[in-house]
Amino acid sequence: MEGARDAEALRRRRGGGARPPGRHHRRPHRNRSRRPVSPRRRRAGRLGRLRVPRARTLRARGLPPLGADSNRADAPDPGASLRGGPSDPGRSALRLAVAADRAPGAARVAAGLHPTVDRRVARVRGAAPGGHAAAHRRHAAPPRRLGRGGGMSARQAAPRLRYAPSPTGDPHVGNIRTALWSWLHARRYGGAFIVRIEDTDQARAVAGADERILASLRWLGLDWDEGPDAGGPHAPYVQSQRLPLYREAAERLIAAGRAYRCFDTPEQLAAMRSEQRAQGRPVGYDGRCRALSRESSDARASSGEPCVVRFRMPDDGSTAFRDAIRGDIRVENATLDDFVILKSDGFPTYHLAHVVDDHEMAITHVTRGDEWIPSTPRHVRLIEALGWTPPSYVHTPVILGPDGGKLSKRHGARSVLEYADEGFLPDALFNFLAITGWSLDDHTELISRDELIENFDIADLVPNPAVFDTTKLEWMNGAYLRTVDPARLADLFEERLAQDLSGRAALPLERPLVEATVPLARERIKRLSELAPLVDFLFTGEIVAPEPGTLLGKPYRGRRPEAERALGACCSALAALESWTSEAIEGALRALAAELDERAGSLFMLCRVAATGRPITPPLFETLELIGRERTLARLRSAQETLGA
RNA sequence: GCCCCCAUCGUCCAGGGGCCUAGGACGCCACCCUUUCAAGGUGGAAACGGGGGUUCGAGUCCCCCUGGGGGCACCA
Repeated sequence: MEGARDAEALRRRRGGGARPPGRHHRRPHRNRSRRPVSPRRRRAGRLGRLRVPRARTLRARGLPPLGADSNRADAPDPGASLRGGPSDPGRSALRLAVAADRAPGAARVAAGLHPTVDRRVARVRGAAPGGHAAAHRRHAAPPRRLGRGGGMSARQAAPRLRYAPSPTGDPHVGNIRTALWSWLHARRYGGAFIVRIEDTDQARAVAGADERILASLRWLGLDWDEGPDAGGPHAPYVQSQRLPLYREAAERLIAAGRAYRCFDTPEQLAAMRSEQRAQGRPVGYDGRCRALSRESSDARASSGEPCVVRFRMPDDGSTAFRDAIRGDIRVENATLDDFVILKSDGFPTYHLAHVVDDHEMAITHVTRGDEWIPSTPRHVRLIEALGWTPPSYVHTPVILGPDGGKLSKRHGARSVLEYADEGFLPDALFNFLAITGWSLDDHTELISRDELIENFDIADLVPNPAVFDTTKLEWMNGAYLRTVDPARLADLFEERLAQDLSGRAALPLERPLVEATVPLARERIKRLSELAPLVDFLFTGEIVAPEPGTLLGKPYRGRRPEAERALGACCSALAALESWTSEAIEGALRALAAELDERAGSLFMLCRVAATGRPITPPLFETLELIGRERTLARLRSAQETLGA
């Protein structure tokens, strides 16, 4: 994979080998010799407490997490069937401790607050002969593909993760980051990555959006095993083509008394809400249609009266679920109202549709933005009522704009396709997205896809939201640009230049010239879009003649005649050159500067502006060589005339 | 209003109670290199939000506060 090569090359370039000492990859040795050991410290230490192992450690050993079944007050453990494998959170142990305060007994034990648990921890720790070092995930990483090595828990089936966008526009970077992480996790464990289009909102659907979603995925190099175009065992992968499934589920729930029809009009509901708000009461459906008899409900429905179907939430108790990166989360059922699962147009809501599809498609890890956390208890309850088993939940943190608010157009960057247009490389964006919210260790920034696949686990994501740091992305893109294979880079340059220079340069571009610009330009741009403004004068016939003021610049300000003469001398010297190479040009110009008793830099700048039209360019001599003798002389003479006029 | 989530340099990450005098990266500043601009090199400034606990010892565990974000649709 190209990305792998690039990152490796990058690393070498920065001065490292296999265990590279490059700037971004090695932590400098800290000088510890000066550290005084306080008496206090000496006294302390040695007997650290037994720790509750974290997910990474347990996972690395193929062990199930602690406290798996600990905090369900009144319902079967939602995540039970899918836990015990790689996705399981160690942070849950921490979270359990929180729960321990509210829930008695079991939770307290699971939280590691009970001696028996400490012993269990001790046993777990003792089980690894290597101790700390072996426990470190970098050394104990399970084999990448389950099928081959089997070092991972054999009980764990291959994971199936999905990206389920709704076709309302181009995928946002935050959104695609979740897809990317899901893809990475699936690839790491030899599972499947699935794409499913969630188009149950007819009003918000945007024509062509699904194709752009797939294009975004492709551009980033995220391939899918099953999807709307690829098909698969659970086809179709478009929700609007799966309506009977949802309807059937809704009817089953009605028949079982777990859901009911609701005939309230939107106006009635709005009135109810505003009244609730006015009275300072919790806002939510009050369940007034619960009381409808089955007979009248059926009759009204078959008479064609519009209605929705609502799920009947339990009135009391609480619902808990485990989030793979946050641990266990519990919500009082009283704070959740009876929500709509089937709309009056016959389409399901997200709640019903995703629950049905994720079950039917055997999704093991439900990955989605963390704005879904508050409604996850509804999903758990819905799944339970349907008689199914909940998946693992992974709520990914959001991406914020520089001001800490939602990322929007206002901040410049938004959709994946726009980044492509701006000249970012897919590998760079991929790398950047992958490590905002996750890290390999305390010093690796540049990391290839393959390395990511070998080390990524979705449960290791950080729980906190991240500000999208465009500046760092640009740095990273520049770093990638500087290391991609020159021939490949020439392809990228040619494509981009042809696009940006269309109408200004003859197409196709001269390939040798494009190739020659690669070493000159690659260290000077961060994005492909900066290329044309930097080197357009190499490809266009004419340049805009610089103003005298620009031409003179600082060195020749107020010395217009001298500048004019210098330019003339340059022309003669360059015209006399035997060979038109950067070395010969440099020799001639340096000699001329000495002869004219000018600072070399001053003369160079004069030539630079005269030949290119601008004060910032790639190195002068190489640039003149590429411009060619004829065009160089012509431009120099024209500049000379400008000054003489 | 009710509920949920989050909290280490400006920003992104390290940090599994003593190896923390809190590490890396981007950005910033200085210097070096230098024909401009970059790239590169060296060095520097820069953080545990506050208060209580637990502990011999807390950035790390618990609680409260504060701050930020999100949810409470026939949207996802």
